[in-house]
Amino acid sequence: MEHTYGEVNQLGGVFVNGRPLPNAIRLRIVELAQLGIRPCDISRQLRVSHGCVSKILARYNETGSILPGAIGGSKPRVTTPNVVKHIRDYKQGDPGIFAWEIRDRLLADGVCDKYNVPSVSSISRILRNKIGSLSQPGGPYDGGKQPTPQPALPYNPLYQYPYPGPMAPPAAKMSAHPGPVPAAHVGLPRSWPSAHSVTNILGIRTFVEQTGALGGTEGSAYPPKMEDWPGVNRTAFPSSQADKAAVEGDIKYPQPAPGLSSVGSFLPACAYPPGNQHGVYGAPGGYIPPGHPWQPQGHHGPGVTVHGGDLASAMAFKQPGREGERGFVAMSKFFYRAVVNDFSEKNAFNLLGNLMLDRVNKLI
DNA sequence: GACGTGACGGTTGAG
DNA sequence: TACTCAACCGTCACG
Repeated sequence: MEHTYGEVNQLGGVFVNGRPLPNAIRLRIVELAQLGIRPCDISRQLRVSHGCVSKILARYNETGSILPGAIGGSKPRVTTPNVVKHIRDYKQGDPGIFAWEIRDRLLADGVCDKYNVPSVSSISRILRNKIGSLSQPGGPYDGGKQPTPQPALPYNPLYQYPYPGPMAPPAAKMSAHPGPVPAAHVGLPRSWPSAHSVTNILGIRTFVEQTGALGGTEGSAYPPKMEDWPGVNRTAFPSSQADKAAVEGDIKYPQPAPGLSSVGSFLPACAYPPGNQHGVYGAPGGYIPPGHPWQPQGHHGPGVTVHGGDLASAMAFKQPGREGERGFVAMSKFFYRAVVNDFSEKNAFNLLGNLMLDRVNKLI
């Protein structure tokens, strides 16, 4: 159901019940907190409930991510056909094997890692329901006559493990364990530190690599619209659900007025098309409904004067061979697309863009 | 007054 | 296709 409305909280701020705050607001909360502003003041300034401010800051401190967790969906299966097959093999090789021994072997053999290894009880259930039939004619698979076939589980191998996903940081891709994210807490962002964390945004590099921009060529690395990015689809790209949730949150929430926060102030004025200057969240300037504030923002066409190609060229020209140059070139292209296509993470990219410009100025 | 926390009503998406 | 379920959300009220 598409939200074209919102509710007003006690502070006069507008929110959509059940939906996350826009990334820009989340980012602003963290920014203000890092500037030493008290949560109660942040709450009043942004007109977000203090409970929400507290929650976002707590999450940020815990995970390094400003993103909301993954909304909806189910946990990915850990008892994949491959795991079941191995369990069966272990059981066949040693009928007296204990479930906990199977679990250890799954880990030792690299079939699973500590994040997706089935629990002992799950293994016991598998042994009882699926593999116990091996020695008990009449079982569900073989009917006691044939070797146990693989069940035709509706299992999508792309959804095999929640992390590391394509959006995970490079470090996470090297290791199956991206960081101090609790194994069972699938609702937390799948990557840590998050690509959308302030630290990572400030670190810049990770995000570009995650998006594949480093290896991208102009016009071919990614579709022009974020919706067309393969990673945005949960089915094909499950680890990005948190990102998708945030994306959708931003789609449904109009972006805040540029005067609202330093998020806006990071951005060159030209980067905000007038049509995008919704005012929603109350700030010192107050709440200004821009027509219908809950109308989906949609996508804006060009009209942005930032030209990523120029930026990229300048950087590539000025700093050939310098470490990080490729990242900056690719990032500038990426940023250009982000702004031109006005996708939902724009405010994060506003910050990113200004940081880039700052870096460029230093390089020049 | 500031802040942490749980209840609540809501949304979401895989199964 | 409709439904269920379990994850998440932000607000509110309480201590």
